Amino acid sequence: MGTQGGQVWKVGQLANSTGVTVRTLHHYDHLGLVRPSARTLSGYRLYAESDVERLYAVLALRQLGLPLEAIGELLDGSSAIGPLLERHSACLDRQMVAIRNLRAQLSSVAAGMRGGQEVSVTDFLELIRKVITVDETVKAYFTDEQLADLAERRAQLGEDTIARVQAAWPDLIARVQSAIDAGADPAGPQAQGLAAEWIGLLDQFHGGDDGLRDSLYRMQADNAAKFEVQYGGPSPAQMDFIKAANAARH
Amino acid sequence: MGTQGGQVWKVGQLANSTGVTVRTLHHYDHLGLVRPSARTLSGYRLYAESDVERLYAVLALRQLGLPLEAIGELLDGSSAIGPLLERHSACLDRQMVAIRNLRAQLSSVAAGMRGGQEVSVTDFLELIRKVITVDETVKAYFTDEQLADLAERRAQLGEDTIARVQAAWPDLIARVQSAIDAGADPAGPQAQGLAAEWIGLLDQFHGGDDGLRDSLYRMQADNAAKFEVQYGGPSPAQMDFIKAANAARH
DNA sequence: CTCGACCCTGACGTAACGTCAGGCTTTAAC
DNA sequence: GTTAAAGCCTGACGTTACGTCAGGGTCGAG
Repeated sequence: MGTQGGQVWKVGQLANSTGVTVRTLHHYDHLGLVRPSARTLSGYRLYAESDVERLYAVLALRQLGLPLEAIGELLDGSSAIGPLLERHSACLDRQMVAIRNLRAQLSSVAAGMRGGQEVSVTDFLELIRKVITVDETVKAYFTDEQLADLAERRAQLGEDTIARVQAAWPDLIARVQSAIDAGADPAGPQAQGLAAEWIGLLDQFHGGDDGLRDSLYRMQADNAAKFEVQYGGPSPAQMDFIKAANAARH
Repeated sequence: MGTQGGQVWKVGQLANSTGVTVRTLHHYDHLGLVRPSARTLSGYRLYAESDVERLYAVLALRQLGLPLEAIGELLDGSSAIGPLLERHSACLDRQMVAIRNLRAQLSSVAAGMRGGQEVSVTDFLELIRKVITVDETVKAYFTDEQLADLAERRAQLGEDTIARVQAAWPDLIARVQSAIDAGADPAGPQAQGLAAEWIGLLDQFHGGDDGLRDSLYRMQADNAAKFEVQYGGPSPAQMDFIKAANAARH
């Protein structure tokens, strides 16, 4: 013997020692990604050391989430590394944004369902439509960057905090209305307390970012009637009351 | 005439007015998700109003990223809303984590490539392996929760900041070594400045979280030799110098 | 010689459609 | 009335990275 020597592995051995399945090795062979450099007479795949190295390279690149085709191009040198990574990063970023938005919508829907555990399908659909139309309205008033900031802030605050803030609005609005009905003075302590709460809740939303705050005001101004009827948003009278309270403070 | 009245739509019309493709309607018909309640003699699909409503419901649910099968079960009442949403939320969360981790690994790899625009494939693979083994080492020392915190912090800091911090370490370590070589006094002003920088960089990592800091110390202590040789991490002598400088300050 | 472990190829399934291919129907123009 | 364009039909393949059989050879041990 001594023709060539060198250790070789059969599929099962290689699969075991690398943690992948036999099927995966078949698959990579089929794609031409990792081909055994020899076969036995009966057709068994025989992987040499160079093949194993190539397999490890493929697995490392796969770890980064690269598509197998791109991995093949990389290893064959028919594709540059830098641009590929850049494209992949951009792709991942887009996926992140998409998933985060989905997650935010889901949270909104879930927030609207607190209470009755059993919601009818009809109500549920209505709720989803509301969430979607709100989403679209919001998209029209905020830039992509602002939306990304908002999504990040939401992720940071956590679902619970957001649910609490959302639940706090109707309560606060109701109390503002009571104050108005009772003829409270915008400069008085009750109104000042309400205005402070109001600003606090708003701050949870925009986090001190003036751009966000302005966009929110524009959206609210343009859609006041719709928001009031459909989502229990503040009425113009309530907005005026808060504005007057803020003005009185300065 | 006058048999039943009621408006009906052909596929193309419905597709146009809802923004989906004809193929999608075919697909939903095939799945039994939205079936036209009538057909012409020649086989054309005729969608009645109820069908259109069902289609809108499907599209709304699809917006949430639910799989079509789940949508069908929801609309048929054979599946409850709450648990479904919860499962879907959890699924999205898992995806987020996975993508964020991928993205972090990619950033690490990209950070290791700054400079030479053209990196050889071999070097590149070596780099990826490094990143992966670091990743696995880290995973062994931090809890899942801590890892999630770290990922979030990284996302917040932004790629540039992280790259700057990573680039700052070797520089700082080199200067610490110079100070040691020069026989600097750990209590002296030069050493105090270096220690302050050191703590500042560390703080960029753990953000004041003691749990994170402790885990990091444990990892560094256990793997000091490996880190030093492979990634230019601080040597025990350098760590001691910084420790002495900190001790001198108190 | 046989049995169990291991190997082979080939093919279907996955999610949600996109994209032909080949052929019938309806509609609008001429 | 005819004809061409537009619209509709069904059926089937392709996409991603394999999982999961099915049917059938091969190899080593007893």
